[in-house]
Amino acid sequence: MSAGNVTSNVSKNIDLHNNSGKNMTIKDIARLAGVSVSTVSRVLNNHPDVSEKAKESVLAVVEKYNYIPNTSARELGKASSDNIGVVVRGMSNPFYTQIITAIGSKIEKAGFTMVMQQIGTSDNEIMTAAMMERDKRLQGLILLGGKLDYTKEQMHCINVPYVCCTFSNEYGNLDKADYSSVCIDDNQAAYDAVEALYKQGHRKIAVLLSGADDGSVSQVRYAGYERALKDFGLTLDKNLIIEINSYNIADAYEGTKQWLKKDRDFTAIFAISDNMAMGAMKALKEAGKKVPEDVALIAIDGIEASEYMNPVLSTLCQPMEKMGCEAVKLLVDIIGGKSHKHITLPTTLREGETLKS
Amino acid sequence: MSAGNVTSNVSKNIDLHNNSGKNMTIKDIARLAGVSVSTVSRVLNNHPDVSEKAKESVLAVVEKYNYIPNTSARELGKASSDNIGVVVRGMSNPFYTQIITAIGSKIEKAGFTMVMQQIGTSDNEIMTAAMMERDKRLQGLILLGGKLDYTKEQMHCINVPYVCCTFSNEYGNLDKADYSSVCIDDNQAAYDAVEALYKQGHRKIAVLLSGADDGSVSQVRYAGYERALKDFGLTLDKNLIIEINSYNIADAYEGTKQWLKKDRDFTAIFAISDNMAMGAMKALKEAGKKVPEDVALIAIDGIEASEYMNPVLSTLCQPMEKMGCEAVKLLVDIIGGKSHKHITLPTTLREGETLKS
DNA sequence: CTGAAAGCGCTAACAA
DNA sequence: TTGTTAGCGCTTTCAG
Repeated sequence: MSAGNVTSNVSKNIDLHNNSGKNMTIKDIARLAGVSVSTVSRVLNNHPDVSEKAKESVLAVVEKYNYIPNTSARELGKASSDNIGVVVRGMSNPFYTQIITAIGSKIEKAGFTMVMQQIGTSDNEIMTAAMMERDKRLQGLILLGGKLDYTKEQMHCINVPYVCCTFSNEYGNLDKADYSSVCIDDNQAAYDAVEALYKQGHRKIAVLLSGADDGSVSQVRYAGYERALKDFGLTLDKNLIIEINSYNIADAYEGTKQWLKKDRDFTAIFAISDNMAMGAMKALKEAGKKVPEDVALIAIDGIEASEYMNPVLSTLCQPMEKMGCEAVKLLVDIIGGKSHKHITLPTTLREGETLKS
Repeated sequence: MSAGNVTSNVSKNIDLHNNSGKNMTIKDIARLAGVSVSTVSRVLNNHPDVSEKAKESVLAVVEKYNYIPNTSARELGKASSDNIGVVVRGMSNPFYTQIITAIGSKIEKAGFTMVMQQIGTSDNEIMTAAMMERDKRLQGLILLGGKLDYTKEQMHCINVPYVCCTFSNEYGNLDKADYSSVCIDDNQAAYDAVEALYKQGHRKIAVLLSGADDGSVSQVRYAGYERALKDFGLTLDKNLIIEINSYNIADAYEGTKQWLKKDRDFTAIFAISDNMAMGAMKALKEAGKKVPEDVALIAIDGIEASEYMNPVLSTLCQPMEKMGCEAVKLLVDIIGGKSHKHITLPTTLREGETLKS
């Protein structure tokens, strides 16, 4: 039997069994619409050279059978794409939400398509990025919240330009000319935080951090803390370091709670992140310490939640939206042929209510 | 020239240009390892029938050239998969984080692979799910935080079994036998919340919600609020409804703030979600209302953040981990041939500090 | 144990 | 404007 003749039969037949089993392919649509697969492909991709008639009949069949093309096959068949990959470290980290929104709309505006992948804190973002690059034929990559110690060897599997957003490569050996970055000066932000406390008269300033030398942003901010102490003529007291080996609010709470039991002599805490400060606040409250009357508190980040704490957290805010926009702009420029760049954005102090009593 | 003979030349050649351009394919690896593509495929997929020798040489080349297979092609080539799709509505909704973790490990344990996709609040989860089904050749789907009004027509494009997690189909027309669900009894939870307030002596109970008839969980919980009022002989007062048309903390704050200006007569607020309660608390604080002395507050959800508020939020906690596990169990059973089921899980009251004064 | 070859579903020349 | 056809990179029979 010739394909053409049985079309209506097939049509009826399939109609009855519509969606009853496996998914339709572009071939099915072509057959049912009485055109070739390339024509179907053309209308699906909005190519200009298609007759109204063909377009209509294809669309009708697509509609009727609820056809949805297979993206894998699509991506495979295409020689290139306009995809920009975004890999985000830390599922549901509130800090990234605003940045992602900014990145998304900016990518759209630039005429690219964003394909984002969120990964767990312990997953490997480089591998994820490398896979995305291949699967999605990326033109470029934005890494959100990665590590500070990438090595050239590690990044070898990435062959498209990438920009690090919210972090840089202080502890790695990457060549500045091989990647871009947008971030705040974390060391300086920590310095500013300590300075704010110092100006309020505090001399015994504890620090709540993840690790003092864990190669993460915690280490950079801790370095800023140290530098500030030195500048202000304060001596570093190991007893005033609260190290919790994570960025969790629960761990910050527990860690601070345990530390408070040691009854150290202090009047203020600098937490390296808003989230951790929130954990600390609860511990302080339970220990009967009033914030800011008994203990002043300041952090870095400026996430939305910390604005809803009672008292409102004093913190150095990162310019999240701006960061996202700059990251995209940078990447698009690089894709367009310009060279890599490194941007440092300023933070702004949110006064809040945990600083001054 | 025969391929075999030039291998070492090619190897050297490519070595020099390693990663200098496009990505390697399985063919390149095969050539460099001196085996066929099928052998490479076998070692990459841990098939048993490969000689140690072949395995080693392939792995060596893979290692050396940092080869990463193309997932799209892989998925395409495979006739089936052991993938279970999870589509999550609402990026970085803290409420889902714990559930996702539970789902992930449970899927792993069941011998399946989780492939997750997060979408924005305004995106279409059905379409996302349908595309995943095709691209990833899913065996089943878990929908996290979807809408309550799916229709049969909409779900037509999904041909694998799916389970709705944290919500059900109260406002749609789905056949109970065609899908599964795991959720709490939202109506009852709202009822319980109001009852808790009532038992504390409150008679003028305001409700903070997204919409009273928006077809979302807000509506269900509002219905529970109404039912409770009726049961307790309280009259519904439209003036005590704070409607904000979103689930945002910022909108809840702003909405409550505006509402408070009207100076309504009330002694308690039932917020339909923890997040919204957090916004309300700030508004109350700024209006000089003490919680719980002046105004009692209770919500539903039990997210981590609300435990760190000051005062700690009183709320009806959803059994997040349990929900995730049950969802997977259900789905795996269905994939295994069993029929669809609908599970309702109980909530537990977190006393907190905003209920009793 | 290994290789050749036929797809998977789609895109993109190339002809017609 | 259309259809034919050769890939995209991988998996998987089926022989050997």
